[in-house]
Amino acid sequence: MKLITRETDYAMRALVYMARPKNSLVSVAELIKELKFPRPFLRKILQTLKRRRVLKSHKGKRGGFLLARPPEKIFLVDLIGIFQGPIELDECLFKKKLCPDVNVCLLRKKLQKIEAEVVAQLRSISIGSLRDERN
Amino acid sequence: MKLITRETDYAMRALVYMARPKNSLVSVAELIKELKFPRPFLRKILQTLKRRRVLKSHKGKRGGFLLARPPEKIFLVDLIGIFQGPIELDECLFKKKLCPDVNVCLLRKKLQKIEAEVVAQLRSISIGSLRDERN
DNA sequence: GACAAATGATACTAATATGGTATCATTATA
DNA sequence: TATAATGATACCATATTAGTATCATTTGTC
Ligand code: FES
Ligand code: FES
Repeated sequence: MKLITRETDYAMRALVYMARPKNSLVSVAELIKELKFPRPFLRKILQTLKRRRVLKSHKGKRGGFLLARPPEKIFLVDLIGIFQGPIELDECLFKKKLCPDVNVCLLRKKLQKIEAEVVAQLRSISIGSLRDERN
Repeated sequence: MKLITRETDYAMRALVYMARPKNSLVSVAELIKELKFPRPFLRKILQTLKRRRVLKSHKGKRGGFLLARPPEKIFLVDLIGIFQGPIELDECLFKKKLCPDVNVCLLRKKLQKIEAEVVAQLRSISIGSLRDERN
């Protein structure tokens, strides 16, 4: 079972790389040179991040991407939300069918608790913190 | 993102249904009558549980399945292990490639912590506890 | 002993999610 | 105006999940 997919992971690492004091434009060419990700896949990922306002972009020659906000304010949980959908560990697989009572269901309550903890932990991980502790 | 798949969920509910004081044989016919799961799918699931020693079975006419141990000793985390493989939220997606140093990686440490918490919570959920709090 | 009702074993199929490519349009700069 | 970049979008490949189908084996009942 995976908590983060490859897409999320690529996104995260690209963002860590881009989290420079200067916050200048970084092109896909530069990123893949450094990170060795498949180019078109990374392109798609960055375009998604742009659409979701995590990155800004500049088109045309000498264009590229840059962070839309400080790396301390970009959290892993945001990236998971973008690439894997919202975390809903407690979602009931039975919905309308045989589900006894969603509000009373013990299993659901337990899973909700787990989810809350996971999200809290994930919120403590920012691109900034990951960059700072890179070795 | 799902913590438990449908297979795990079906297994869990079937086990809760079977967790009766008497622990007598229950046939697939009875289970699907009560739980409305797809018959061949449930059959496969129960056979897996048998193989993994969560259930015992009795073949032939009037046969069926019964719990191999008390419901208080069957945990959700066991079922996840059987149907979804071991929980490895912290698995590195880069392995040999660009992975800097598995032992130092901050992300990995954080994910390990999350995983430990999730597993601990999951261990507190047994078939017995789920049955007792059913409404 | 024959039949029926159950599980055992196993192979196959369908649907969905994930990982990744390919192509062409648009824009900015030199 | 050529070039180097992103924008948009459609497509393809692989893995996982969900489910079916079939036949063999066992066992209780008449
Ligand atoms: S069965 Fe639906 S919330 Fe528990
Ligand atoms: S990159 Fe491999 S453990 Fe962090």
